[in-house]
Amino acid sequence: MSAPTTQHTYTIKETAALTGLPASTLRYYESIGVIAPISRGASSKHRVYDEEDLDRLMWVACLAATGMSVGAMRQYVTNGQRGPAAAAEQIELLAEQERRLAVEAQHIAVRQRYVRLKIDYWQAVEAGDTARAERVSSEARTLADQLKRTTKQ
Amino acid sequence: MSAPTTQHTYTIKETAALTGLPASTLRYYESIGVIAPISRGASSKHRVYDEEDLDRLMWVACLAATGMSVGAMRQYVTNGQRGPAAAAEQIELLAEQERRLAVEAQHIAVRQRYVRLKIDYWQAVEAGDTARAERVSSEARTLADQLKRTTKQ
DNA sequence: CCTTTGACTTCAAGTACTTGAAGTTCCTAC
DNA sequence: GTAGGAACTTCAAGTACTTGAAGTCAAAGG
Repeated sequence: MSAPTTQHTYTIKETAALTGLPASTLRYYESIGVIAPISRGASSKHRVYDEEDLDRLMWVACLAATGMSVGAMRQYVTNGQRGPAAAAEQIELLAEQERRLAVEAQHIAVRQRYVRLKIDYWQAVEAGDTARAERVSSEARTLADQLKRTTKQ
Repeated sequence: MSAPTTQHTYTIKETAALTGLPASTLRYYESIGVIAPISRGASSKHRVYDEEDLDRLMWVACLAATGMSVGAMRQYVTNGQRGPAAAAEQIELLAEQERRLAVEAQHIAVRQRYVRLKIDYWQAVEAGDTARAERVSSEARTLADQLKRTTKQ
C-alpha cells in the first residue's frame, strides 16, 4: 500500500517473532557460528538484524525444525553464500527440506487430531452422552489404524 | 474389515512410528518417570506396549511438541490418571494444548511457504526468467509483511 | 538531570534429549 | 539346531539448547 520497503532493521525480539526461533537460540546460533556475527547498534551493544539476516535465519529455522545438527546447518549456510551458480543444487536442498517439513507437519497434524478427539470424548462424557462417547472412541481407533497404515509405507 | 480389535501390543519401533517420538526418547521418558515402566516380553527384556501405553504416549507427545518440560509432563500425566471426575479440567488442559499445537503448526506452515518461495525463486533464476524471479521476490516481501502483522496481534 | 521500566547484554550452569559402544534376543533360513 | 542379521537392551558421554543471575542501555516521566 505505502512504500514497498517498510523498515530495514529489526530487534532481536522482532526477529524471534518473525523466524519463530527464541531470542536465546538466535544468540546461541551466533555464538557458535551457525550465522555470521550480527551488527550492533551505534551507541548500544544491541543486535540489529537486517532483511538479509532475516532471510538467512528463516533458512536456518527451516533446517532446525527438522532436527538438523548445528554442524550441518553451518555447512549448509556457508554453502548458500557462494553465488547463484549452483541453482540446481540449491533447489535440491530446498526440495529435501520441503519433504522433511511435510513429515514434521504431519506429526503436528496427528497430534492436533488426537487432542480434538480427546476433547470430543470428554465433552461427551461430561454430557452423559454415552453413545457419542463410544462413537468418538471408535473414531480414535480409526485414527490409530490410519497411522499404522501411513507409517508402514 | 476384519475384527474390530486388530493387535493389542506393539514393539518400541512400532510405538515410535505411531507416536512420532524416537525410540531413544521413549526409553528416556520411561527412565525418568514421565511414563510408568513398560511391561517386558515373557522371555526377553524387550518392551511391550499396549493400547493404553500408546494413548498415554500420544498425550505426552502432544505436550512435548509444544516445549513442555519433562517435570510438567510428569505432573500432567499423573493428573490424567485420576478418573473421569475432572472432565471439565481435562477439557481445559486439552484446549490449551490445542492452542499451543496451532502455534507450532503455524511455525511449520510459515517455513513451508518460505521453502516453496525459495524453490520458485531459484527455478526462475535457473530458467533465466528475471521477471518471474522478481515477482517471487515481491511475494517473499508480502510473506514477511504478513508475518509481521500476524505476530504483532 | 535522575529514576524507573523493560529489553537488551554476557556467561555459567542446568535440562533434555541423542549417540555410540558393547552386549543380548528375535527371527528366518539353512 | 545353529548361523546371520536386524532389532532390542543398558549405560556413559556428547550435543543442543535453556535458564538464571548480574549488569548495561533506551525511552518516558518527574
